[in-house]
Amino acid sequence: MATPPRARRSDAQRNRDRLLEVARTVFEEQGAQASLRDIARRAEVGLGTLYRHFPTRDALLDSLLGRHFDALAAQAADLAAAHPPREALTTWLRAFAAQAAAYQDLSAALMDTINDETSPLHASCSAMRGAGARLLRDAQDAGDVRPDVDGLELFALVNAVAWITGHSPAVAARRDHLLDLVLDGLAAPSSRR
Amino acid sequence: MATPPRARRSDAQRNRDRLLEVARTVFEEQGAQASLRDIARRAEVGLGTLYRHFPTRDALLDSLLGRHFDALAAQAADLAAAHPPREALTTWLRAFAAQAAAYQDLSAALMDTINDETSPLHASCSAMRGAGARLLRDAQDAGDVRPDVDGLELFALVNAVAWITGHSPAVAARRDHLLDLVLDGLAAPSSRR
DNA sequence: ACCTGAACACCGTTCAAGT
DNA sequence: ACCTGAACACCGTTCAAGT
Repeated sequence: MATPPRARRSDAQRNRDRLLEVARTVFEEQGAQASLRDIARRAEVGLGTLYRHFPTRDALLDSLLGRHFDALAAQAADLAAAHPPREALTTWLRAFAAQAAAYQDLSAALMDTINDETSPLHASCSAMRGAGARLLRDAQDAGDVRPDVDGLELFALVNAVAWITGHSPAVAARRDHLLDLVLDGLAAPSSRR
Repeated sequence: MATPPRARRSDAQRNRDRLLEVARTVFEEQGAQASLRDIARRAEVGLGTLYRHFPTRDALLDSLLGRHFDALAAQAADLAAAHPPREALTTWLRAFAAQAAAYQDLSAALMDTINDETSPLHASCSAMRGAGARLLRDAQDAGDVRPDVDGLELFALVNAVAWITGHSPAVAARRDHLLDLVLDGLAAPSSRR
C-alpha cells in the first residue's frame, strides 16, 4: 500500500495538497517531464516548498501514482473473486493499459520504479505487480495462458503497448486491438478460439 | 531513400561529418535527449555550426537514422526474395527490434516521425515501413499471419517491445522471448505449432 | 558561405534568510 | 517548522560579428 499521510502542520498540508492537485493536472496536460517551476507557480507556492515536499520529480510522480497502484491491486483481487481466470486477467490488463495511457510517459516512470528498489513507490508498485502476477498464474493453472510467461514479461508487454499508444494518435485509436493481439499471443494453444 | 548529399564547401562538409560521428556516439551513450551543446563541444565546433547544419535535434537524429531505414528497407527486399514469407517477416522484425533497441529512445523519435509528414526523414521512414508492410502482406497471403493486422499495428507493436527493452535490463534480457510472444499473437490460428 | 560565441529565456537544484 | 526567492550551473535557440 502507499505510504499513509504523516502528521503535518496544517498550512504545510494545504500546500502539499495544492501541489498534488496542480501536478496531476499539469502532468496530464504536458506529460511527465513538465516544468516543476511551472507547477510551483500554478500552485502559487515557492519553488523551494515544492522541493521540500517532493525532493525529486519522481517523488512527486510517485505520490500521484501510489493511489493508482493500490487501486489496481485492489481491483485485481475483486476480479479474481468474481470472474473466471482468463476473463479476470483480460479485464485487469485493459484497466492497467487505460491507466498507463492516461499519463503520458507514465510507462517509463513505471519501468524505472520497478528497477529502483529504493523508490518510495517500490512497495505499492510491486504489490500491484504481484496482484497481476497472481491473475496470470490463475489463468495459467486453468490452462488458459501458456506457461512460459512470467509477471515481468506480462507487465512489460502491456506497458509497452500503453506507451506506444501515447505516441501516435493513429495507434491510440487501436489500443484495444493491439491488446487483443498481445493477449492472443499469451493464450495457450489449446484455448485459442 | 535518404536525401543524397548536397554539394558543400569542403570545410563545411568536414564539420558535418564530424558532428554526425560525435552525435552517433553521444546518442548511443546518453540517449536521444543528450545535450546538443555537449555534442558541439566534443566535435570541437561552434554551437551555431551545429544549428546551421541541423536546425533541430530531430534533423540531427534523422540524418543518423536515414541510413538505418534504408538498410532495413533493402534487407526486407532481400529477405522476401530468399525466404518463405513467415520466416522473412520474423527475421526482419528481429532485425528491426535490435536496431531500435540500440538507440535509447529511438522508438519515440520513430513514432514521432511517422506522425510528422513534414519531417525530412518521413520519406525513408515510410519506405522502410512500406517494405515491412509488404513482408506482412506476403505472410498474410500465405495464410501464416492473421488478416486483421496492418502495417501500422505491426510497426507499433515491435517498436513498443524495442522501447520497453531499453527501460529495464531484466526485460532486455528477454527481448527475443517477448518478440516471440508478439509474433505468436500475430500467427494465423491455422498455422500455430 | 560558413563559423563563432555571447545573449536570452528558460530549466532543475540548493540554500541563506525570513516568519 | 515551514516558506521564499535569489543564486548557480546548466540547457536550447538566435543572431550580430567575424573570416
